[in-house]
This record gives sequence, C-alpha cells and structure tokens, in this order.
Amino acid sequence: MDQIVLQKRGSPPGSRQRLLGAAAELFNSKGYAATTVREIVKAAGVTKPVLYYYFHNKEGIFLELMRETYVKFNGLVDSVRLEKGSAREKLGRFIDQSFCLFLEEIKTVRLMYSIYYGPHQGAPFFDFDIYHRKYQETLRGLVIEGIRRKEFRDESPEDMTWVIIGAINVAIEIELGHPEVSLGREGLDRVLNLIFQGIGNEGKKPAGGKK
Amino acid sequence: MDQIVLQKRGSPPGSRQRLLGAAAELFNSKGYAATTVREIVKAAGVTKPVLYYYFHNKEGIFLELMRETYVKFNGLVDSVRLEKGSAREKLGRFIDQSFCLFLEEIKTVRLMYSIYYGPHQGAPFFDFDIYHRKYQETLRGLVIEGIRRKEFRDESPEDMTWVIIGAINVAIEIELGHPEVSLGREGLDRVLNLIFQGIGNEGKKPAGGKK
DNA sequence: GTCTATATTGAGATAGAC
DNA sequence: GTCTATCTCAATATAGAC
Repeated sequence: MDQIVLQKRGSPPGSRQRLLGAAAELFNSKGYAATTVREIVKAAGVTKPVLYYYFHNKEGIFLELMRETYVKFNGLVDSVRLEKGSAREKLGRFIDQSFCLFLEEIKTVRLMYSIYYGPHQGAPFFDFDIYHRKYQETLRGLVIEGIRRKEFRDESPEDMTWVIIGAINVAIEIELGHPEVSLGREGLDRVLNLIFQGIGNEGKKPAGGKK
Repeated sequence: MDQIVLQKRGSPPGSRQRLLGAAAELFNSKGYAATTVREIVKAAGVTKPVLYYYFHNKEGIFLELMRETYVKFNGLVDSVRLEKGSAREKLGRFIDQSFCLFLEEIKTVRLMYSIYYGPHQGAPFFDFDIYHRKYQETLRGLVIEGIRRKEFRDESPEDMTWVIIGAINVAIEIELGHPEVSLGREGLDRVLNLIFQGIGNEGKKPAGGKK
C-alpha cells in the first residue's frame, strides 16, 4: 500500500507535493513518455531517489496524479443525487460544477483526455472508463428524468445525452486548445440554452406543456 | 526538399509506403514519444537506415504522415464552395463527408487529436491550427448563410457553430474511445437533426418562415 | 536502396552513506 | 528522507560496405 502523506494546511509543500506538482506540469505539457524523471525531480528541486522513495517509479507518480483527480470528479458525480429542482436546473448546475472542476484540474484533465481518446503514450493502465461511464449515465439519468417530467422532448435519451456531452466537450476543448477565446461558464450556459431550445419542450407547443 | 515517391497503383507497397503504414499504426497506438524507430522499421520489415534514407529522422516520418492527412482534409474543406442547395443541406453533406474522412484516416486523426488538445509528446511542431481554423470558419460561414436565408434562428453564429462542432466531435470521440457503440453516419445525422430542431427556424413560427 | 555494425547519448532505476 | 555515484539498457542516429 502506498503511504499517505497529507500536507498540513498552510505548510510549505514538502518533497512529495512538489514532485506531484512538477509531474502534473510536465506530463501536461510534454505527455507521459516524453517526460523524464530527471526533469520531474529537477523541477521539484529534489533528487531521483526521493521520487522513487515516495512513488516507487515513474508509473507510480502518474497513477497517483490520476487517482487524485479521479476522486474529485467522482465526488462531484455522487453529489448530484442530493440536488433539488427541475431536471433542467439540476443539469445546468451539474454541468457548471463539472466545468469549474475541469478548469481547476486542467493539467491532469489534459493528460487524461489525450490518453483516453488518443494513444496510451506508454503510460500504465488506468481505468478512465469507469468514471466516463458513470458521468454519462448521470447525464442520461437527468435527461430521462426531464423527459418523464415533460421538461424535455420525447426523443431518444441517448442522442439527447450526446448533444449535451458535445456542448460540454466543446467548452473543454476550447479551453485546452484555445484558452484565449474561451467560452467560459457563461458561454457554456449560452450554448446549453441554444441546445435546450431544441431539446426542451417549451415554445414548441403553443398551448400545453407542463400540466 | 523531400523526394516524392508516388506508388504505382496496384504495385505491392515499397519500403517507403510500408514505413509510413507502420509508423501510422504505432504512433496511433502508442503515441509519438513512446514509439521507437526500432519498432517502426521492424514492423515495416526493413532496417533503420532505410527509414533515415527516406525521412531523414523520426520527426520527418511524423511530419510526412501529418502532411498527407492534412492535404486530404484541406481538399474536402475547399470543395464546399462548389456545393449547391440550402445551407442545411450543404452543412449536412459537409459534415457527413468530414466524418467519413475521419473514419478513413482514423489512425492519424487520433494522433492529431491527442497532440492538438493534449501534450505535444515530444513531436515536432505541425500547424494543426491552420486547418482547424479553416474548418471552423467554413462551418461558421454556412451557419451565417443559413441565418441570412432564414433557415436558422437569428442567434449568435459563433455559439451555433460551437453546438454543431460539439456534435461532430462527439461522433468522432465515440469512434476513438468506444467504437463498439459508434454513432456512425446515421447517428451523427440524428444528433444533428436534434440540434437543428432547436437551431433551425422551422416548427417555431406556426406560420411564416420561408417566403 | 539496403544492409551490418557501431557510436553516443540519455533513459529508468538502485546501492549505500548520512 | 535525502543525498552522491553508478549500473544497465535502450534510444536516436550514422559510417561504410554492397
């Protein structure tokens, strides 16, 4: 089992934290295979044995980074169950919170993204899919709820979920590729509204809708 | 200047073509940095000096792959100007053709994707943006045409373009991450229709629309 | 154009002192 | 926990014969 070394609040980051930060930065900019442990330890201001002491090897520090980010996203997904309001409101809040977390964790997200959709880069296996599936099913659940409540049109929940995921991914991808023209939270919200004026049931039937 | 060695139709692939094929396959599955020239030449059934003879170095074979794929996509984008019909029809055909080309070139597309949105993996610079921008501007041009012709609603063309790009990207990303549940051309078309029932102008105003 | 053989550098990882 | 010094192997790339 890996040792758990929690950092005291306010303390200057110890070697372990500095190594994680340096690794996140370098993996983010160069990728897993192209980053060397020499670069990581140099950026962290320590020597190689320190990395091997805390993380066993290069794969270990990678997996620890993925795990930390995974835990945060997982917590967010789990918290949806507690939300109140219409399906549209829940969906909006969930997507906004997801997007904010993406921005906070953008370094590891970029790495995850490129490994999930792209080549593995020699990185050890990490089950991104388990999270990915859960995220999608959460969205689909909200869509189905929206259809049941007649907030959304009665079309294929799968296709409707893909449309929503498309909007989220676009917002993230702009952030990854062109942060200078970032949509931001407001832009993502506008795009979602655009989608909902098609997906939503309002405005279509001049009379009727909510009972 | 690189020498140009076109392959005669029907001839068995020569060393150069086999090297390109092997490199595409390996870069696609492992990424640029994690792929070694030893693996490439072994998969191509030649020895190292052959690769260096044709491509100068590892960067050279990568750039040649990117260039070949770039030329194909660029040709597709240029051909849009010649299309006839409504903006909606043009958009649908253009997206369908793009998606088909993505599928044909999926190996290099996966690599481009992961490098464009992700870390550079130690790969040499290639200006993906020049194509990316052109592609987006083509879509935006069609959206603006659609608004002018009152086929689409009079909302922000930028946001509407993002919604469309989201749908295209989702179809590609499913192909990259989960080909077994692929949307396919039909699925992408369904998703676009879903979007257009929001973006399009039909069905909103009970009377009016096209003059 | 293609080979064998080799130069050279830098990678991941560790031994063992403190 | 952290260091210096070092091991070992594999990476890119080339020289030079055929």
